[in-house]
Amino acid sequence: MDARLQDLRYFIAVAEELSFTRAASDRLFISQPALSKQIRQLETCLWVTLFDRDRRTVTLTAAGAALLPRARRIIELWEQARQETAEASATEQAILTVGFQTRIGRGLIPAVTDRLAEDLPNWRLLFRQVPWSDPSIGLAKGEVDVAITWLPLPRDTGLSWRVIATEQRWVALPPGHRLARRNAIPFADLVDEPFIALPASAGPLREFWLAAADRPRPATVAAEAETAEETLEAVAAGLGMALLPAGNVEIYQRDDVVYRPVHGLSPGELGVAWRGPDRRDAVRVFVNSCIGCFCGPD
Amino acid sequence: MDARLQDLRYFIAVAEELSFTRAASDRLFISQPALSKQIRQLETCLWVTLFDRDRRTVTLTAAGAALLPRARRIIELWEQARQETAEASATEQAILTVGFQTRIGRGLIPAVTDRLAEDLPNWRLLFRQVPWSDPSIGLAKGEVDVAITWLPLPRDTGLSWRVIATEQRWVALPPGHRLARRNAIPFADLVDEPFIALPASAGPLREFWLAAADRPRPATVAAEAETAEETLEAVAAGLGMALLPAGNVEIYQRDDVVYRPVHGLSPGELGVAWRGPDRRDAVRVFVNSCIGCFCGPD
DNA sequence: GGGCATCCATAACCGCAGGCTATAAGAACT
DNA sequence: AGTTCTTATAGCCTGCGGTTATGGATGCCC
Repeated sequence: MDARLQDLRYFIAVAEELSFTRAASDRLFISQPALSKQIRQLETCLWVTLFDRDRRTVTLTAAGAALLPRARRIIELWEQARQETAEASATEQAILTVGFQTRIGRGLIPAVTDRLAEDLPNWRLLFRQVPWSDPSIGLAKGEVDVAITWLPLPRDTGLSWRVIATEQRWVALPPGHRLARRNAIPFADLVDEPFIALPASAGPLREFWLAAADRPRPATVAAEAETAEETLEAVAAGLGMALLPAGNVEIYQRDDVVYRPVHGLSPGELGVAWRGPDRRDAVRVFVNSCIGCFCGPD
Repeated sequence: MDARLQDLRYFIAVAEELSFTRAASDRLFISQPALSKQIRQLETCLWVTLFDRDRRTVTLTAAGAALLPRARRIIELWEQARQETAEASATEQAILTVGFQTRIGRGLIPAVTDRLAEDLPNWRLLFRQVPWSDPSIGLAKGEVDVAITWLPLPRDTGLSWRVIATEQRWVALPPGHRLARRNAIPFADLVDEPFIALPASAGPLREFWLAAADRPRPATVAAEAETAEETLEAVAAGLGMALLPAGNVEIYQRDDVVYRPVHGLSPGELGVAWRGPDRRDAVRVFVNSCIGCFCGPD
């Protein structure tokens, strides 16, 4: 059972005032019993108690403290959604949703934004992060219109793609690792090391970032991670190492992980993908912009 | 008037199926008229039409396309909030909300997270970005418990702080600018250039990043920006230049902006701030962790 | 072209949720 | 002990979110 957005506002008001009476009369302009009832209902809907009421004072429980910042964020996003929806309605602006998994960087976003401002003046880009567990990067479910992703994509899913950049693969190591003293590492020296892998649900990308094709025997998978941050956290903790594209080294710079180039591996290919049957102009222009960014002026 | 979260689910279902009948019977298990009525109500609540119904087919309007990804995000956050609230309730985990304005970087987050895992095992950190327009970084309104911010803070607002790092100020320029050929630039050479400023509502930080104290006459403000990305966008577009701390150069690397050190300016101070009267252990430990990260092992 | 199927809108109806007022009950302070 | 402040409970009513039944427009098929 879902709550109403209003209930979240009620909750926030009580959490900030730490008083049902004051929140009800001063901020929400409803009666105190009504507010008590709604909060109680929110609590039963979430199966937790949000406030400790000891007859005189009200305090947040751990659950309440956990919900508060998230409730604020949801309300904030809702306000934003209302506003931008009204705006889109007024200007008839269309939205192209771009999926990505790890941070893109490489100056791609501003460059593409600029190009699209010329070619598709009333389209706006909206970026949406998709977990590795969706190998179609949200394209299959229609959550995004186009996606920036590392190849390969799963086959026979009706997805089309073009390569927009090619980069050597590097490896992420904990700073104390013996191999971290080397400037560059042949992949042969890594085949017996434990690796942090993408989840199995990530499809062919899991094999690619384990470099399964270049191994004499299956990789030792020390842990699986759902996000890039999780992966690096695991690397920093010394659980294992992980491959990543050269361009991400700069993006994910941190002082508890070091990065070294690996040779003897085929490079990684960054691509732009879309649903094959989707022949909209905006999609075509977006794809061409992505390609032009790297194959053009450089 | 607020919608219910359920209405957003209804909207998403119709937007994905592009059919009221199918969405109602196959996915939502309600009657089609009920669904039509709810969508209509959502439309009147937002003052826009979300779907074009031409008697036979249903298509998204521009407003609908704008709302769709945002509605998905809100639902996603809600699911997450439910889950993490339940989790916090089960483990009695407490939450310390950390406010920030620009990206923090510098390895601070993982380092502090590690230290807190030892000293406060059942506290978790939650990060929350706050716009420049709030000079108290959300502390005043209670939106955050502690904040990582550049100094100075506004005076007489009951905020306490400690310095955790000191960095030279650099300047961001468009790559074609005549000063971009220099390796380092005396601030005296910049006083007559147009600058991108923080909004007036940002309080004393606006003056600090304009280096108002080091100018013989008031700065020329070419534009105001609400976020770091907006600032760099304006710099890339050639509207003006902007100062930033040395450590942010790496974080905000992009190929349409170049960064150069500036000499003749006092350095910027990165601080950790909290509400003076807030004497909770967790706050004290967090503050000490931040300080220790830079003044400790390095 | 007429009949049929499909799909959305409208109408009429019903039960419960969300609001109200009035009041009870516990805690702290005088 | 009495006063005051605060939350909880009880009972009531309106309106909203659901239902079924039906109408009207469009496309398809024979």
